[in-house]
Amino acid sequence: MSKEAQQRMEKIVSLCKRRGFIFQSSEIYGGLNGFWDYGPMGAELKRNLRDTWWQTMTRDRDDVVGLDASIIMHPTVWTASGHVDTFSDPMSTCKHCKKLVRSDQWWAMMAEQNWTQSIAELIEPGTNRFQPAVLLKWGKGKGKQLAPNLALVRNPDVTISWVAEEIEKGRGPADATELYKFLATEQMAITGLVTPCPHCGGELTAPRPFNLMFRSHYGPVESEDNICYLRPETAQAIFVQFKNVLDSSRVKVPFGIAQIGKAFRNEITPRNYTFRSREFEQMELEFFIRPDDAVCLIHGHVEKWREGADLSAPNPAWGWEMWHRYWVDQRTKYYDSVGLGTDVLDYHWQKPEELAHYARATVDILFKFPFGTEELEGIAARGDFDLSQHQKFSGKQLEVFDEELKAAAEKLSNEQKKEFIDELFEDRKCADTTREEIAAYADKLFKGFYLPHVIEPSAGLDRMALAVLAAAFDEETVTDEKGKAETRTVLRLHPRIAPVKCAIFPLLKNRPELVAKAREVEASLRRHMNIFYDEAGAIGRRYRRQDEIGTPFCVTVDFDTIGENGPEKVDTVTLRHRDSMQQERIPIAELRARLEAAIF
RNA sequence: GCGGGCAUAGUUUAGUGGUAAAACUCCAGCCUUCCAAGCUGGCUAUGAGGGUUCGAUUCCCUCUGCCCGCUCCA
Repeated sequence: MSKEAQQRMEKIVSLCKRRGFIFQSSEIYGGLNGFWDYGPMGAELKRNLRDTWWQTMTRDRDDVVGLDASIIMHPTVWTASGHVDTFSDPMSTCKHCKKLVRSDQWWAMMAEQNWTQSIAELIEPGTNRFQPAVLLKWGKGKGKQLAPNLALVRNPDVTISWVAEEIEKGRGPADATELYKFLATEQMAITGLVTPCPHCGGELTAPRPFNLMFRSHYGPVESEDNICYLRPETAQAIFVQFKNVLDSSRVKVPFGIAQIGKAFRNEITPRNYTFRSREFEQMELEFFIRPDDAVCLIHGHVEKWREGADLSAPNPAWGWEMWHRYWVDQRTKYYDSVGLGTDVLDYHWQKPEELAHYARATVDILFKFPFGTEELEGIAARGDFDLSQHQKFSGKQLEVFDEELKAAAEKLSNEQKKEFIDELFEDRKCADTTREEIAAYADKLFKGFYLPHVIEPSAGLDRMALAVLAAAFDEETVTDEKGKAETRTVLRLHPRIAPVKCAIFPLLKNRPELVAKAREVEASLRRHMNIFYDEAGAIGRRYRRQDEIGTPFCVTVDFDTIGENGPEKVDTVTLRHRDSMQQERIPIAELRARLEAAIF
């Protein structure tokens, strides 16, 4: 992070605390790493963001419904989803270079290292046999650069002699993996062979479990039988309740289920302010679509993505690629509507090797934070992975019945059906699937049944709140009439999401007529939007205070309002705009409509 | 979890082995006819715990938190 970026970040953090956006959790007790609280302004901001997401994703559409599931679910949910396995990776630390190594990736990392490849060249191909003198020479020469902390390098003679001794006694390395462990061990100790650090050859500690899920127990007695987890993502509840929603909501594929809620992860390193927290809020949509094979049966073809394709409205013939692109487009429009335009966003199309095991394609929408360009939302095409896992683990049928599909299939001759199966088999040849499996799957399709595939736009609410704050933060130099320059700090938040929509001031507080009129204006607006009344200090100071919390409008009641300067201006007020600091005079009667037009 | 740096008021910064200083902010009052004006008064700090000492904010240890790097990020 550059120095300027760091200073900018510090100013944002400071403003957030000073003005009541974000506080450290449990601050008076010294704080708690990875947890944050939202103050009065932050609570409003977050609520506004949450509301705009919900409005856009569910209420504005007729094909998405909502869900609000419990945070703690049946523990098997997390076995089915794969979280129990992937969230508890054992890790080792190198005693010499202090780097962390995931145990399950150790061998893969080893294979990529220069020093292991260099040793491999000295071994008789296909065996573990080697000339001790050759390795000795390597340890005293080349190895010094490549693996400085390997036993073979630090103490070549001793290491080689005991390894040779072991081999003589028939207790030598059984395979390549073990060979490297032998070469990393100076003397056989009670603890056994040393596992070398892939980076430097040094000694790795024994693997220690890393539990990335928060664990608890349901019921008052703690035992192995009632372990449960705080959900690490909200998505799984949607899959788990998929059938109930389908049966109770009269929705038909394609349709989506949206959910906003807290999720918990024991992050190894919570960093960058609220960006990576251990407790955070997600806004997720699971949008269920027909598998491409079903689309093909119904429409005779599948519309695939091509550059410049029309994404404005869903088309029944769309395949998953089109739906994926469609949601990327929808989400981009949403971000723009809350003030995050493509100038501050970035996109990362994950490469095949980066994809999670369940994903066919993933796009990350990133925001240019001061501390780096980081992920706000991931939009994954997940296939039917989750539903099929839950179907398998729960033993419950989660397939949907599609009337249109059945009708389309009924029109096919047996010959056409066989052709369809042949084509499927041809397509999946590399996918390790037997012809019987393909035929069974096709048979279900012909009867109108399938597991829907899913497109998952998954956004982080806290990250988004931080992003809009970072994007809105601005300092500008303003010069007063006397020529004195000073810095104006202003949050240029989109009016839709600003915590306070409008502040109401009497020009002076020691004139009861002004105060009374301002209170009247306040009362007329309070029911319709979040407003703030202030009469303390000079008017300019009050404006600047509102600038700092991003209030888009200020209304001032002055002597014109109460008729002191003639009848034509009675009941008009000044409306002051945050970004331009321009003022205009408008009748109180028009105030509400003017504000609402800008805010909603 | 590892390594390095840091910790004094809301913020930014002084300072000391012997009563902790200032500016801005904030609050109250006065004043004030539109952009952080002025005057008066006020609140608020040595991150927590232990040790050395007659006495520790200062020296030592432990913990916590923050920043940077490693690592992780479905």
